[in-house]
Amino acid sequence: MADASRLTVSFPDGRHLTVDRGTSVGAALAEWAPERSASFLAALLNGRPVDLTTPLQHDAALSPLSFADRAGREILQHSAAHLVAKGIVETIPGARPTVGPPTDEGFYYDFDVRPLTPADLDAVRAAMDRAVRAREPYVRREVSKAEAERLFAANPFKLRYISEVPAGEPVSVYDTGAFTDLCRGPHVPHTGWLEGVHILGFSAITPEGEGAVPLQRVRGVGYPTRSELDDYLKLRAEAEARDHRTIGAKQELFLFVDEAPGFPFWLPKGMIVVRELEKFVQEHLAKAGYSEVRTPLLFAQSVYETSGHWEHYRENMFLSTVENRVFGWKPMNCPGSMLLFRSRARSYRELPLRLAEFAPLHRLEASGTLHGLTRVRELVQDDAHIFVSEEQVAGEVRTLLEWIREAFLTFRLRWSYELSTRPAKFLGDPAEWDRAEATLEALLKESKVGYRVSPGEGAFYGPKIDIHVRDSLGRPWQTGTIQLDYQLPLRFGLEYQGADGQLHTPVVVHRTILGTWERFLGVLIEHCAGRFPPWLAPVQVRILPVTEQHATGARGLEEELRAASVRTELAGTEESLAKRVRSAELDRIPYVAVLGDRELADGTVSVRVRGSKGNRSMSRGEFLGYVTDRIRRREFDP
RNA sequence: GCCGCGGUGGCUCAGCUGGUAGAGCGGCUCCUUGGUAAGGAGCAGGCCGAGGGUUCAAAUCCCUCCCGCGGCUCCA
Repeated sequence: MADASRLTVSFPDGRHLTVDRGTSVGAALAEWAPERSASFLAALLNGRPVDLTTPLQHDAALSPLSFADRAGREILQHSAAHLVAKGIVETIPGARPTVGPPTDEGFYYDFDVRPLTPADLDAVRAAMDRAVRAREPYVRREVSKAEAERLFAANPFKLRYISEVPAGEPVSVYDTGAFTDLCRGPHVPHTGWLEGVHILGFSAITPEGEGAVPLQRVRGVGYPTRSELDDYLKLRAEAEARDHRTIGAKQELFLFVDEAPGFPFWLPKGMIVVRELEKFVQEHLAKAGYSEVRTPLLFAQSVYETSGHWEHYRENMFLSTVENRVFGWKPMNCPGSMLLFRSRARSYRELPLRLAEFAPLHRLEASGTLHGLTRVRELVQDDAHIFVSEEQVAGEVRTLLEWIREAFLTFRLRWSYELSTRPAKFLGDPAEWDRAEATLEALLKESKVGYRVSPGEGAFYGPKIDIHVRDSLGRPWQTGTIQLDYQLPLRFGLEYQGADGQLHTPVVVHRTILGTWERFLGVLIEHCAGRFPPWLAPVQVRILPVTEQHATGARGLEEELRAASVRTELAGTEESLAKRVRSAELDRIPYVAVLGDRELADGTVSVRVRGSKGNRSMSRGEFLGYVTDRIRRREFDP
């Protein structure tokens, strides 16, 4: 018997409830799951996100959203953005809100307003706190377009969004106290949900489009409670403490000076790590059939005209004029490899010809983009160019994807794949691009890895698969890359003689695995907080004689370790043992060997492993075997 | 490159409503020879990013430049 004043609501667990028409979503959910309903901040009504205050008019499927759900989290972030907008509008006369979406980390809101100052933010925070304490409801109103245009007459940005709402659809606005914002919604029920909202900072942004005025972006994060925010802030502070720029300076790995912005100095300890990374890659090259070459650092302009760099990359190149000729510092190794390949007749028997090159590259990166080791102007890639026949492309790329996996697993890094397709500025034939893109995508599918497609982000000469890793603050950085290139071989007129006696044009695969020593190390330092795996550690063992009387015995151990190519340091005895143990830990030394009366008497060492409290006694031979084995196997932990 | 914010001993930072520099860590010296995350004392070290300006007087206020930081844009 259907009762027009009642309707049926179904829930995710399969249960049904009959409620009065007009019952709010929140009330229905509370009836369904009273013990959990306090965590519900919005809901999905027939799959569509809605406010808890939404009245039910028809039979419906309802499922709750809480902060633990991605969609729920985004709703809270978006409500937090509104709260910031409210604070800005209340404290800065004439400020005009534009958009305030959630992001991966939190949210931002862009304003058309005079440049902000830290003092502005203090005032905004105070206004936000007041609103949170007042627990002001988010009240949805649906208004006509005309009404919306009247409400936002002073805000050209909102007027534009209103004009973009399809005809016939209602325009919704949300009132929070005296503040009204144009918004699709939904929102958390009231501002009391936002006690864990925190403004991270502000900056100017340049919106796209000509004549666009710079806007001020306020970024923040939101949590339902203060304590969850505190947990986040604690994690963030720990992440900041892993900043490779700080650790690199403290550990004396690298150095930057004002007179060479973006050009790193490798200090002795950093150089050790770079060389170890290089060895790691070299070992693979030897097994995988590569030859290493070195081509010039500078080429005359004409080479770059041939390669296309002059047209597509010149603004990123350092140029030098010598004897009235313009020379460009190479930003990539490819032109040199092309010239090398072309230098004599080539046979199909030589393919795949794998030429590796670890040469310094120079790129004129815009000053505002430089960032420690992760964005520099002089860099060395673990680069190679692989000349293949068309049929060999897939096999090579497949092998490379396997090697990338193996390499990144060694460092326990988390990485992701991105397929970048034809950009606006490109060389060659679109059909060829499509084919190359399809090849790469098929290989990604085949290797069963997740990947993202970035339309238009390919290199000007071909599509690519990029590998991204994130720094401690979650910012993504591109490291490895696999790029298919059908263009440079044509432009340089490369040919090889096939089995059929005809001349063919090879395809070139440009690829790096770790990317560049600079960026890779920057990310790796943050990943391990400077606690390098033993095989990379600049100092692998530090020997601490208990007193000066044990120094001679300690020197004997030092010699044994050094003879086994273990990087070893012998500490002095000026400081207390406890102090020296502490220093070794702070210096991130993987193994500390303490030698005193006991050890010298029975030929043992007292070994302390980085990151663990206690110490254990080993014979010298055991210790030597243990350390060299961990190093040889490139174990991640000591 | 764009916008904002910064730049003080090797490092981290205080001083910055103008009166001409401080701390901790680190370094050096001396005492202590200590058994697994800081033993004690003393000393040295800065033309306060650079250049102009305002002022009797500038680390402090103003301007320009350089470098850095956070975003934006762009890329390994």
